[in-house]
Amino acid sequence: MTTSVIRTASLARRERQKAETRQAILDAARELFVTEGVEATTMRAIAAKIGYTPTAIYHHFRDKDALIVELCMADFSALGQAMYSIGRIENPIERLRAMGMAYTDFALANPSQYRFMFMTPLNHERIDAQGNGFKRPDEDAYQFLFATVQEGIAKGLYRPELTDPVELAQMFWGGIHGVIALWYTHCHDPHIVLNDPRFTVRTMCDTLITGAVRYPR
Amino acid sequence: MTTSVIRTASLARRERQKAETRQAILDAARELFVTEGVEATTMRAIAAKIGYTPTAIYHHFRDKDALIVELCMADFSALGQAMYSIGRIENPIERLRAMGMAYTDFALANPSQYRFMFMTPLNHERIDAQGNGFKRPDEDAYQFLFATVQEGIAKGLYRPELTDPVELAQMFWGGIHGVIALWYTHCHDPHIVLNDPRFTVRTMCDTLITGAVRYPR
DNA sequence: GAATTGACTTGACAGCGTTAGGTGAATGCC
DNA sequence: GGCATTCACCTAACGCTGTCAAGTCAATTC
Repeated sequence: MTTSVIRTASLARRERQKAETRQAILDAARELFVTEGVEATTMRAIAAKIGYTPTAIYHHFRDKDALIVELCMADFSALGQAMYSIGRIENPIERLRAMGMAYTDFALANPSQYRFMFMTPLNHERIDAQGNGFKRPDEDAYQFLFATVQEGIAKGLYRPELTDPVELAQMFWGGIHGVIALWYTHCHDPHIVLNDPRFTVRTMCDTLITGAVRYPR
Repeated sequence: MTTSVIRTASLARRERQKAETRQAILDAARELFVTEGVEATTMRAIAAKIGYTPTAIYHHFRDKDALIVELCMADFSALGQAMYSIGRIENPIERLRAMGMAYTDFALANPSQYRFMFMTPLNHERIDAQGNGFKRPDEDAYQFLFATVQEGIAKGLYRPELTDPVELAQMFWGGIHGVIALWYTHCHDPHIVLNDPRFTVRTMCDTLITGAVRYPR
């Protein structure tokens, strides 16, 4: 009895310590990824930041990609949360508009994460290669968008020629993503002046909706 | 007289040979960048492909970034050419639509180049850091877009609230770029099904124009 | 015919992600 | 209480990368 209590208690403590180290690695990696960039961050730098040797990280993560993917999955969940947090707006057109702005707020509030999530080539292959289950949290956000578009079609809110929810969803997502992506690639470009992406996304949403709905205004 | 002829002739041959080697490096690098990816291509691989040692490349290019930038600048010129090649369409709205499709054709015909030009973070900083003059050829394509949008505003073709050419240009560019960028990041994603980006860009152009012009239809 | 140029090579450097094998304290078991 | 085991972490190294100082050697110059 007593021994088993001690056993489980000490076992729990050991696992808690291991989890703490694991979390310390994740925290250090996150900060370095944000400040230095993902590619520029070395395993040695992450380890040094928390007072371990580089090889210690390999006891908690298979390789650097696994570390990246773990952080990225958390970001996709956060984006899904941000999407859901706008609540249930009855009109699917207005819900779409709110989703666009919530997506933009997330993208601009988490630059490093957003760039890594949607602007890093081969990123999704990397995630799938790690085989972290079959369901990815970013599907949630996409399904939310898709369902909203589909509902609008079903209710006859869009122009009659716009019948494909895949195309509409890709258009809305792409439109907003493109404005944000251009901002991130060109905001420090002295040759091309860009407006605040928040304003441009607002105009994008308004223009797309005006152009896509059956009865504008 | 004769000596100076010989001198200039041999000097010319030497320079021609050097230029040939330089071009061989560029060709080998281009092919490897396209097939293997920019990051995965090593200086050693480029050198081996043309039968030189890696250090030979450093006699023609300051470093790997300079090699990348040289190829990238050529791609920006090609994009500018593709834009100009659509010719002078009188109606600035229809010219905008044609530019969108020409841009998309270029982006889909040159995947590796496009991804490197507009989807690689820090790419423009890299170009400017190399200090290849002050004028970049990609400004041409942007100026072409900007002028077309500005002309439409001046002619009163857009809705009265759309008065900022910077915002309109960024919206059109971003909208098309976003569809292409999503295609490139997700076309091999088994979880999210996307349509042919050419169709989606067409819908994007139509919807944006319908939503932005003063008198739709 | 000696001196000079310059395209290219040799051999190395520091740093990267990663791994085989070892250490030593905490734990399990008699 | 004492031996065996576990395992989080370390030491030392591997092969790889971009890059460079110094050397080679044929073509050119004077």
